[in-house]
Amino acid sequence: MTTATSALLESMLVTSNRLIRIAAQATGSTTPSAVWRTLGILSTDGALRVGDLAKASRVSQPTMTKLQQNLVEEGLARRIGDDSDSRVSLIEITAAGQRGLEEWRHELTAALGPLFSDLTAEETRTLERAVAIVQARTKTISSTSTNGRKVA
Amino acid sequence: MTTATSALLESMLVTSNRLIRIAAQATGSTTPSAVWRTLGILSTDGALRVGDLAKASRVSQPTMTKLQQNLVEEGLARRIGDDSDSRVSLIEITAAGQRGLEEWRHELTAALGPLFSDLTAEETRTLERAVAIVQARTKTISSTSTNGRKVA
DNA sequence: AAAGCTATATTGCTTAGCTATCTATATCGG
DNA sequence: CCGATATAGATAGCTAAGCAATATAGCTTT
Repeated sequence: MTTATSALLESMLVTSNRLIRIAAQATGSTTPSAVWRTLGILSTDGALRVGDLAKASRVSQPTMTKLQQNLVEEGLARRIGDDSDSRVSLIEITAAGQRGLEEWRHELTAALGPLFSDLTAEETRTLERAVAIVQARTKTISSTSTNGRKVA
Repeated sequence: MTTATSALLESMLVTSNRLIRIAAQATGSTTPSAVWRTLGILSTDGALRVGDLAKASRVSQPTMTKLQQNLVEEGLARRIGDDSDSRVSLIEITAAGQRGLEEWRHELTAALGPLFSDLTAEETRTLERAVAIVQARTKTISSTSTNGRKVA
């Protein structure tokens, strides 16, 4: 590993940190951001069991259990039993969750947008590719899919 | 703001989040990461007053007060009085702080390096430019520089 | 049907940050 | 020169986001 790569990694972390903090503050949102991240996954991937959701979000299972409880409490997600294994619950986004997610995306865009409104097409491409590069290297495999359902 | 930019912002946040979490776990480091971020600033910018350090690091002043106390306790930084204003203390990195910072950078590289060891030169450039783009948009201006000193 | 495995839940801790507020010191207007 | 106001930093107390260790409930296998 070159010193350059090393420095790059460090600046990526520092910059990531700032971005997150700015976003957190800018969207005066009371609901925690982990909620939206999780809803985003549910919205894209459909119903998932707690364990798989944890893997997809790259957090520990206990963290996801907690998160998912919050989601259900606030009506943003719903639990569905799994006929083939009653230890399991699939988590599914609700209509309210979808709406909330979209609202949050708007807020986020409104908050961070101004900082990035002057991006050239070329800069946008660069950022998109950078995200893809990092994503590829932080991906998780996961999936233990099941299908049986029953409302719990 | 286009929908594409909006989606980009969101994926940047999610990806940033993952990167940070992976890094935090990978370096089994007991000392909190905010410490190293702050030391990095001190190392680059020299002695700063608490308020300016907070701005440079984009955290609130109380957060920096706390952080700086930890640094001093652990001997990684030292406080220096300011002759021209006795409410002020300048914070300066110590030799031990420098050493610690360098060690941490090694750990970090060792931890995250494997994930990024296969970067092509072109990908490296892309990441570097992406970081620069984001940095430029999250920069703080700050500075209320002073010079009077006396060891406190 | 006992033994062990697996999915989720619970507990209790840590880090990292925030706002609101307090104290001490500067500074400025009369 | 003194009182009022402003500023720098410190303190208190809260929330979010995460973790590891462990408990429990339900499957599976011999």
